[in-house]
Amino acid sequence: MTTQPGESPVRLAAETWESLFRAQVAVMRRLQSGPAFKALAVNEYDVLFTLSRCPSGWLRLNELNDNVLLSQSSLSRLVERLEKRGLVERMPAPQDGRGVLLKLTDAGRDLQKQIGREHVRDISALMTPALTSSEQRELLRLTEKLRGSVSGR
Amino acid sequence: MTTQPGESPVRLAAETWESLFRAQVAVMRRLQSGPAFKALAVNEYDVLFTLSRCPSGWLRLNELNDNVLLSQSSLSRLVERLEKRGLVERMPAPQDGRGVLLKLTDAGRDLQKQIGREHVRDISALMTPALTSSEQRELLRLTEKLRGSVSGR
DNA sequence: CAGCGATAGATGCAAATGCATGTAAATCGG
DNA sequence: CCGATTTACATGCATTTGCATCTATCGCTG
Repeated sequence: MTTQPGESPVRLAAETWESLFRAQVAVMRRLQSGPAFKALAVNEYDVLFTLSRCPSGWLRLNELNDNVLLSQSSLSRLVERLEKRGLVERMPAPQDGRGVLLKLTDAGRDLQKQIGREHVRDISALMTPALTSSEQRELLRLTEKLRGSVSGR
Repeated sequence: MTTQPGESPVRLAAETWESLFRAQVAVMRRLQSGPAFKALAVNEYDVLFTLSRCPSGWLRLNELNDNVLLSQSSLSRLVERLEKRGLVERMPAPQDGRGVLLKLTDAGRDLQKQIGREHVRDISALMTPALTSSEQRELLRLTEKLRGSVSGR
């Protein structure tokens, strides 16, 4: 690196983003190579996970799409695959004839929990030796703030 | 959310990772929808970028693969496409008959610079309103530390 | 230095992805 | 309330991706 971080605001922003991105790549690479994702791709698990966190149990397809880094059409087909495997259930949205609601089936919930347990252990095994608790809390705070600012337009 | 962050080390780690991941998704979604990536996919740009940062100019394919979230075979074909477009050049590695060295062509360097300028502006436009300079520096520090710990085995 | 496992990269092939577009329903403007 | 625009999701199709496997070379061990 021929420059010092913080030299200019623009450069600092770029370096911060690159570092965040590379860290995500490094962690994700480890996670997805683990045995937890033999049964299900990461994106597929992510959909099950998001559904499992949904208070009402039902979630609109377009809301799901905000969470996942996939095009609308890819998500549509991913959900189609999950449905074929009996992991999620579709239902036309009651208030909006265009929309589709999704929820986990019992099998979907079971599989999410099973993978989730292993996944959380893997995450912990990577994060705990890397950062102290207070560093993790700070990282959590900063990434939440970033996400809020970016996706909240 | 039915739980408080920091309740347990394992949960804190999981929430921190999820927040980091979602922030990355949110930022990436914005970046890749910008006009900077009409000519080139993000992963393709990333390869050009990494090559542009390489001191010697030449980089081994397997070293490149550590930076990018792609399988070895996908990277192999991605590079093949870049070569066909005249953006990178291949050369057999001198010390290792199995290896391949890569470098940017002039056209590749020009395209990287052009996209890079726009890309950096986009990043700055997202990061600057989201986090103060010192927050960005802290985020940079934490993600570097995380990456170092995770990829350094 | 002969044999053997490990590593770097390429390739066949099936699956996943994105773009463009299609269909249908909602919303808006007059 | 009607036509035009927008939004939600699905689908055809070409491209990209990953898994398994193949080839070639490297490094090690006897």
